[in-house]
Amino acid sequence: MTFQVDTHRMGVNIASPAGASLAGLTHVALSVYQANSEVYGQGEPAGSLYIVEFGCVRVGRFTSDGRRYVVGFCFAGDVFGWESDVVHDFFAEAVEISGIRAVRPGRANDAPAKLLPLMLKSLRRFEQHLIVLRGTRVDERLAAFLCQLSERQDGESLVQLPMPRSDIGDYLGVSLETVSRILRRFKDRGIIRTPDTHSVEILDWQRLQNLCSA
Amino acid sequence: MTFQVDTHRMGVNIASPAGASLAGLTHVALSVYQANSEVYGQGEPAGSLYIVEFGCVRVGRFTSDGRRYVVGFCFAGDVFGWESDVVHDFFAEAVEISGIRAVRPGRANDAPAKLLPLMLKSLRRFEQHLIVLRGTRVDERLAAFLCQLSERQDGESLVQLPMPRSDIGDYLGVSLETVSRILRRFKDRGIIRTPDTHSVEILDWQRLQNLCSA
DNA sequence: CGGACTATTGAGAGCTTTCAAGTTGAGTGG
DNA sequence: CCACTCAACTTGAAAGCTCTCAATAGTCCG
Repeated sequence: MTFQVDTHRMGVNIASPAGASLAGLTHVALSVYQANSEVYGQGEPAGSLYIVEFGCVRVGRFTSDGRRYVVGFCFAGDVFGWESDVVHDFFAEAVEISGIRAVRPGRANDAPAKLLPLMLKSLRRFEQHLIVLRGTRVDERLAAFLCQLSERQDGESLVQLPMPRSDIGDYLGVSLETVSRILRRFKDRGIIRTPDTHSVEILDWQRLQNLCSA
Repeated sequence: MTFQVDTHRMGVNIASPAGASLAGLTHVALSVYQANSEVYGQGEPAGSLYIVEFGCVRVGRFTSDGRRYVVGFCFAGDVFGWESDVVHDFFAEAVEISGIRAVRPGRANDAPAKLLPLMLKSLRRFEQHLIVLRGTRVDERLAAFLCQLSERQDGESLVQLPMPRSDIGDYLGVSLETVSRILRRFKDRGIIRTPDTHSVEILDWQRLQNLCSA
């Protein structure tokens, strides 16, 4: 079986130290996940790290009352899986067809030295999420989300949104309807354009960043 | 980047107490900070870690439009100030009179190995804040905040709140007036009692945790 | 061409914010 | 010890947002 590699997206983070660092300390196995398939489930035993080769992964969690929230999206070059102890407190699912390498940290002495920068990168993602969620109004949150997404996609004005609105809502802490409404408001104000449901073109960086105010 | 490490719970695990980890890689100097004095400012050069001996520290940040947000509170045993950049993106201030040790990471080869578990702890702390902020309604956020604070204070029912309402509001992403109002609502429902402004006694754990639903 | 899923849009209800008083409490000087 | 002063906290009312529920449109498959 063969699969098509989306080299367009791989370019995004290929320059990051992720690949090089991991080479020194891992046994690697590449798997391809179909859209909406599970990488690991909430409650399953943990132990590996995962690095995204291409595609997009959502990491999230269900609350005791059944609501869902998404703590992050991972694109090519991003590492996930350390948000857990012995058991996964979170789930991870492919948003679209994605290639993911499972990584077992080796016993080598220099393993921590190689993991450290990767973890710092993950901390950065968490920090950015905090900044997004801290926005009082939803348009701030969505604006910050779009800016960060663009930043992670080489600063392109045409931002890919592979995930459904419900994922975005669960990431931003608002309802999916509100996500849709705010996007419309941005469109009406000429800040963005939506060629299709899963892409957003940023037309007015100035006003978008004014909304972020991070 | 700044984050906090919850070493409070590490005391349980004799195998890797925080003190020992830090002892291996630090030069230590104790300073006492008066209430509302600055440990470091946003924009200042970074380079040290700090461990709280006693008191309480708030770590936060100002947005470009002048609003403030608080990313965390540090109590005795917590570590903060671990900057990945050359410059502090955050500020740190003593909430009340506090004793703080400045820690310079050494050049030893095993430094990364000692820092790694601390970073993992910091990831956990970030997750907790995310969980708090993700709550849609404010009573969820405040309930989660009180539960986590109690957990960090040996599970006592009488929780100390050394920080002003404005700090809590900036941490939870709501106005200080709303913090006050929600506290009143909890009091009226018999969930908590407030012996004085800076302490809260949890009377009904069941209902408080139902509100969290994390 | 259906059928199922996702996205958009609308209307009323419920919450939170902002602005603006009051009230309490800690610290200071008489 | 008491009154004064300032800052923090509480409370109220109106305005603005977001949520929920519900209906309509759009899209991707078979």
